[in-house]
Amino acid sequence: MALSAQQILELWRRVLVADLRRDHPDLTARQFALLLHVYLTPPPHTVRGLSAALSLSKPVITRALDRLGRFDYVRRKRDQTDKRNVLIQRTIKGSVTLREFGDLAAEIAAPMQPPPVALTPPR
Amino acid sequence: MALSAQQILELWRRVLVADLRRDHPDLTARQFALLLHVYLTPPPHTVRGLSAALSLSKPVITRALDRLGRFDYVRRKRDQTDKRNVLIQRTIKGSVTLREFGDLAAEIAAPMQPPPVALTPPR
DNA sequence: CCCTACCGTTTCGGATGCGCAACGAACCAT
DNA sequence: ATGGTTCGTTGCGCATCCGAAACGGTAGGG
Repeated sequence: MALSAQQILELWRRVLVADLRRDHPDLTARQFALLLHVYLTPPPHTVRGLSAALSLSKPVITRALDRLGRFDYVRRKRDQTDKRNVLIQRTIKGSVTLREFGDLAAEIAAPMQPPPVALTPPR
Repeated sequence: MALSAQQILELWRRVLVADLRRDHPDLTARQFALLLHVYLTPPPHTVRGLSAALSLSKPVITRALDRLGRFDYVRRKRDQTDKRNVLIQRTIKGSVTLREFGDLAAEIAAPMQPPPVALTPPR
């Protein structure tokens, strides 16, 4: 995946702008990173583990889970083998939402020119 | 740029997670989209124009500019030919910040495998 | 049994964001 | 001049975020 910094910035811009138009809940960068992490890395996921993996404090994780849970993007479940732990589980709605975002981004990436030869066109 | 939805999600995750660790100001998705838009699309940029381009209300643009301006990521300048307008200008610091983000993302994208053949490894 | 360690949550004060509506300043046509 | 239009900003009330510290519940060693 040879992508120049310039290309990625442009891709990022288009995806963000396109995503703004959709009316799903407005997630923080942190919340979105958390959502991606839960769905793209192998379980089990605990608050402590997520806190370490994302370099975020535990309260931040707890609150992000509150919010993601309200939208049914993730679910909490007590670990029955160690009742101190909380296991974060995926949901159908969360999968669908991420899937849509991925498809949107892929559609935007597809028609983009591989190497933008001239960065600064002559004025 | 043939990127699968799966690949982009993974790329997005890694970049977001890596970006969380850096200590720059925590920008909203909207604020970051605005920042990217100002730097990647040709000027001039006005509040009204940005509002239309990003599908955000004018107050949202104004407040985002307040915040971006506080970090010196952008600057406001009255349009002298039509003093109702405000022109949004780029800054050195903003360029550097975006450049760093782009480089970070490019470094993360580089070692990623082009086609992850098996999406769900057998358990 | 305790006592300690660990886990996730909650509380507190303060900062920031939003939508909606109203606002002052600048422009423009008549 | 003057009335209407367009520009960006601000005020209001409410929701949400944050960091730091304290909290209750669970686990595990001695």
